[in-house]
Amino acid sequence: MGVRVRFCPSPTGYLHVGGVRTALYNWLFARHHGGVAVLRIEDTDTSRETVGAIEQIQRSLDWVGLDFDESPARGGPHGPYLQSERADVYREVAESLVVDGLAYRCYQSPEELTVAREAARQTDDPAAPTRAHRELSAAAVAAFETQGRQPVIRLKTPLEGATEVADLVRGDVSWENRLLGDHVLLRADGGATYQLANVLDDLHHGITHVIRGDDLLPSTPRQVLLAEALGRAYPVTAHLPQILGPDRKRLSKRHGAASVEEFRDAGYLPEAVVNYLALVGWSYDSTTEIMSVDELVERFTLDRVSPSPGVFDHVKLAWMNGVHLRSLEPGDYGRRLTGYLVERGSPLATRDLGAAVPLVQEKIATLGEFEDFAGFLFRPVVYDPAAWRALAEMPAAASLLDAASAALASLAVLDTTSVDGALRGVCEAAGLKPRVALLPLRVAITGSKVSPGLFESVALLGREESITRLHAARVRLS
RNA sequence: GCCCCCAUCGGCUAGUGGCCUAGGCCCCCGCCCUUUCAAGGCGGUAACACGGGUUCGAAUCCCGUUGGGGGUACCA
Repeated sequence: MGVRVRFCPSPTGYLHVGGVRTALYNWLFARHHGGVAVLRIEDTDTSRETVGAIEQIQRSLDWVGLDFDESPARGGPHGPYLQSERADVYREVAESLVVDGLAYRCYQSPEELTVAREAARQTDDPAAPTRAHRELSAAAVAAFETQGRQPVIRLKTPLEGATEVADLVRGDVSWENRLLGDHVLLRADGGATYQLANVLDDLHHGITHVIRGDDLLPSTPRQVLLAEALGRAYPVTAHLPQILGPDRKRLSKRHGAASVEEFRDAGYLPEAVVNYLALVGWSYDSTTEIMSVDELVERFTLDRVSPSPGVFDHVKLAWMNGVHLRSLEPGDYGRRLTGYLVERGSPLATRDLGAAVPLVQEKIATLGEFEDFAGFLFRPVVYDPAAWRALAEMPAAASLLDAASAALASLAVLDTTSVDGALRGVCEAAGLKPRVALLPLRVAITGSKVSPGLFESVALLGREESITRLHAARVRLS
């Protein structure tokens, strides 16, 4: 059978970059091997569920282009892909494990358990409290039942030996079984825990490789043992290193882990996000960094995944986004830009941006910078305070503005080349270097000290509008 | 407390015993180009956590220490 992997988020909120990275590695692995990628929603804990989370996760995945072959939305031959629809199966399996003597009912109240745990903490058998009801007499069971206690079902974890896992990223890892404790499979309310549902679904979905964050590494032996109790083999695992925040703490929603949608909204390209994320925890060789999705699919292998955690670097992502943006063919760039502005509800969305593309493509790192950077081409100038101050403080500003107006007015043909010549002439006549003399003109035309090329901008704005702006600045000056 | 994982420049990483006077990219700092800013080009600062082994030889293997992270739930 071919490779089958799954990405199984719980619907507790948006998908942050760490989640996307996990989804990406699963997807790349599946595509690389011509296998199948499954999206499964782990919603066994309804109390933690967030409204709309499933849709939001799907939307994020769609945006980055990770098309899972089987999912709640698409269906598939191994459905359902929503754990809430398999509740009966989980319960039946748990019951049958009890019948087979591999699991048992435990009547301890959460409070009793907490107290016992605290007491056992310092002993050499801290897991003992979980086994308190492992060998209950019939009389004791009857007594608890009479009290109306609702039992949970726990797995009988072996008391001796060790459970070993040959992880594709970590190598061999092993745990002493006696320290594992008897974990809960079925809650008192009859609902399955993650430990039960996750394993049953992986088996049900025919998963061959479990690729997930290494925060789940400690739960692996329990899952292996459960699979064994069911007479099945647990899939091969690959535990990915954590993505850390700038504080070197695990990236979590609690301390501002970015949702992928934030990157979309800020004007990042999905292929840049994918490219960057692929490189946090994986590398192709010592020099290759910029890669298309197809190249990633072709090159991705788990043996090149690093075991050590990495810090998410927004600055490098922005740089990489700029690289991808610059490599776009101008027509495509224009379409993406328009698409982005439409999405954002920008008033510029309806304008013809085509001519502005060459002026901005080399400059901005995210589409989100477009309005600030090139907005002056499409609407009245807004002077940046600092820029205006620089203009105002320049003694020659007034005469330069006048000279520039005159020079543009006298041009037979107004294009980038002729504007270049005319304005350089103005600088020369004033006896100033272009970099100095062009400043007030730039501020008058663009409103900023930072802008696309001045000559190109003037050519694009046209003679009338350019002269109007020069005049306006001149008037405002006096 | 106990269990597990991790450990190369500020960040992402290459490196699987000799090719390493440790390479690439981002950031930072110079210089060049130049109509500002970017982009681009050139150059630079900067790392094998520490201590023991193993070996002719260790960033690479082993042990310990330290540091960081995760787990220890009727969350996932």
